[in-house]
Amino acid sequence: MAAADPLDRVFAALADPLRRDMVARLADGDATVNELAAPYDVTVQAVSKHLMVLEDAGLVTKSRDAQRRPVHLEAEVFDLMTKWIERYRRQAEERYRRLDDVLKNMPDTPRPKKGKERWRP
Amino acid sequence: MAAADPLDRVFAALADPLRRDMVARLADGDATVNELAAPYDVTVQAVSKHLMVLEDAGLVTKSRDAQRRPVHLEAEVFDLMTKWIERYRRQAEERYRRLDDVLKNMPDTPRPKKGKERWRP
DNA sequence: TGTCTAATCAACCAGTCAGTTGATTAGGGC
DNA sequence: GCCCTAATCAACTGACTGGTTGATTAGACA
Repeated sequence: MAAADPLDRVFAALADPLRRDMVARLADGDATVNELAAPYDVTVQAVSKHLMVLEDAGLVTKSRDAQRRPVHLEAEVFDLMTKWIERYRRQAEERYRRLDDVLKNMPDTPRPKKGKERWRP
Repeated sequence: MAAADPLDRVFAALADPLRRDMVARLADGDATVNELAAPYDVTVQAVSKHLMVLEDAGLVTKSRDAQRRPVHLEAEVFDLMTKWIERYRRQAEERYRRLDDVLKNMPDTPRPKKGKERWRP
């Protein structure tokens, strides 16, 4: 699997409702894998897999306490997302504001330029 | 197909780097499907599919201009995400702050230990 | 009328993902 | 030593996803 952008992993991790629910519960405090799995109608192995996804995204970390592996929420990674989101939201809003100004003063609007350089995913 | 939580769709839509790039470009201004597809090394059909994902998530809308279908970024949906994120981040930080206070007032208590990073290559 | 362009629809393929069952590692408690 | 619990590893399955090619719809224009 190609080394994905950290943003890929964070967004993908939170695209699953069960994983979002786990994050929501972990915001209340650390929990073990079995504790996390208890409310759900899936096996503990499935929950363990979900936790790995969250861990790879940097959203949680696991420590060690004997056989238990308490899971801890790492809230800082949220900043990655909010920064990305806020950037483009602000940019879009700024553009609307300017567009409004232009429309207020001119009957004719110029076309936005289009991108030209190639881009590989 | 079951109607997924709007948050499912928004997070999933932004988990793809090509779709994020399209959103970034649309923040600069509306564009047609062909304009959006131009820089990428995929067919226009593939880009059309990506746009459907963004549309289902409520991130973009399409209007009509003859055969062209200009795509427009709908920035409001971002609020859904930021609200969710901010809620749990603040909750986690609040909990951390209280834990710090407790630990500060207890004599001879060890600092909370951090788990080891587990970034898979 | 044709013809060209923009975009979507349809069918298909390979890879990934969420879930399962079963086996295995690792650490108490006795 | 033995047993129990916590968690992961391994292999498999069905469903979804991102991509392709080819056909089709819809509008502009000579």
